[in-house]
Amino acid sequence: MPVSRPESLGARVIAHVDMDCFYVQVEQRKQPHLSGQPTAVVQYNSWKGGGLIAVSYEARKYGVKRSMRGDEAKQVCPQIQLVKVPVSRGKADLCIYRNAGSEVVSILSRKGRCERASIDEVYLDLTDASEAMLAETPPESVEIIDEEALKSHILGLNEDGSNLKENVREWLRRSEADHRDKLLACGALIVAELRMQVLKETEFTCSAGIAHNKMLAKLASGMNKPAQQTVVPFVSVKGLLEPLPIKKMKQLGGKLGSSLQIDLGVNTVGELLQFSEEKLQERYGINTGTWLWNVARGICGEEVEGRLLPKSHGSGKTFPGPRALKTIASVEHWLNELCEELSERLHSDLDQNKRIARTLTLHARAFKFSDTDSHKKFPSKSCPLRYGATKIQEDALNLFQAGLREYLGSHRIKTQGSQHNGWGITGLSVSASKIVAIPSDTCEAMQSADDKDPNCSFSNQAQDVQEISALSSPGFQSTSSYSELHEADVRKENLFGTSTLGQNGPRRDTWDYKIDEIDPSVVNELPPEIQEELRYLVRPQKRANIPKRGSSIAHYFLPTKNS
DNA sequence: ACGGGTAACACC
DNA sequence: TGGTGTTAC
Repeated sequence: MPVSRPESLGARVIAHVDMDCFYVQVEQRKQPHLSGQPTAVVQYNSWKGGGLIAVSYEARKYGVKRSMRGDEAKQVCPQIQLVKVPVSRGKADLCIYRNAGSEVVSILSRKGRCERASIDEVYLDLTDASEAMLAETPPESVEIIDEEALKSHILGLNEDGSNLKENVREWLRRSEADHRDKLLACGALIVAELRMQVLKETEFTCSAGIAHNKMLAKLASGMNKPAQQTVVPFVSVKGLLEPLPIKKMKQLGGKLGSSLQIDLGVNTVGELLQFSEEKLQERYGINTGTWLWNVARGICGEEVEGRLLPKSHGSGKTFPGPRALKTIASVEHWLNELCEELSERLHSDLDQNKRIARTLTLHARAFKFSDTDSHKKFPSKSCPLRYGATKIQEDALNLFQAGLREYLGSHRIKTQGSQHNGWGITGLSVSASKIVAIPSDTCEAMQSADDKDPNCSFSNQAQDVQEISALSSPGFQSTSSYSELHEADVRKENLFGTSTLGQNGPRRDTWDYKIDEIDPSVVNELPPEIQEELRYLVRPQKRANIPKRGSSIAHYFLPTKNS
């Protein structure tokens, strides 16, 4: 049977939950006398008071900012409490924050699909829970609405009136509302409840955004902090994005955003609307171009992944300027420390989550003061990962040496008559990736295996790393501007970037097929407003090998057979 | 060349 | 692939 409008079929309810100055909260829970005080978490206290990595909201009032020095913070806020990040093996150890993050994830994952986006952020897909609530106990039928939910900010709702809570209550409960709004209202109630549970069970506060997709939810979660939540009704999207500085959008805070400003003269998301998809693709490539076109319209088909654990583990340290490592022995020492930490975390992951990592990668930053190419990057190297701290240390050192040979090229090694090598290492890190679940019955055998056990089945994954040769990779020019960097890419993509559609498609106001069967080229022919609504609302369809960003609108649909 | 230490991801 | 660059917190 034909439907006259798509209704809200396909509308999702997505939340982004963001912990407030998370590291500070973790420290305040540990030392309650710090609660309510201007506080910051700082690492490496020795030099200029260390670098701030988290700042409490009390301290922000004084103008204290992340990435200030401890000393600077003291200047603008003399009474600030500076708490040091724990140090072990001579480096910052973030494990207490990771563990605290896990506590939060385990609570936030109760009501729907949950994606750990970082140590202190998650996305939730609350569509099913919201639909269920709407069917069983819709807000309009509920007498008492959570105090927390009543404190929601509803974008587009008159926030200047005197009776804020009553307005919100009315918005949450109104029965004449658009179906999409009702879903978001349910989402807001669920998120308020979740946030209260987080507070009760962990003592941590968080902020959240509730919207129809990840992009908007993320944007909203940052709009009212700390300890508040913000809802983005469908009709408010345009008004929200139009005046929004382009740099505020996730992914546009860096070079791409600058390129939009400088090369296209676009300063707000609204100004981006003037550029056709083709034009954006021409300049930024087919994927990024389409993604930008969608960003301008608040369209984002990205799914919430359903992943509670990190995809990789890493341990690293910088050795700035004068502290650069100049001998293999010192590099070996620090690699051993880093690998020990990594190994410990891998064993915890195995223990707690029954997962193993398959790839070990070494990254380094280096300088050399010989002659020309002193800007060359130290190449990353990877190899199969063998479990056991000493094995990882051994492999990491081999990877480093392979990288160093390549970095130095077939040049001479020493500056003559000098005590140094001609090179220095300013950063080292090791990481473990390609993490996969293992069958539970193979776990126990593994857990008892250790370094010394040559028969440990997990210890022999690697081929002989000595054989890693310095084949690979063409040097890379250093980057200054975004367009420069991607010039080659863009040209190539243009060869394939033929964009869609002829002129005379069907144009109609009713459809007699289901939304997820619509052919993308048909959508392109519909009236513009309807197009946007459709694209916005339709649930993304799963397909393999699609870049996260989505290379074309077609990816949000399943193509139909005959078209 | 102190914005640290980690992460995820796009692209070749 | 593995390796490099970008972005974010």
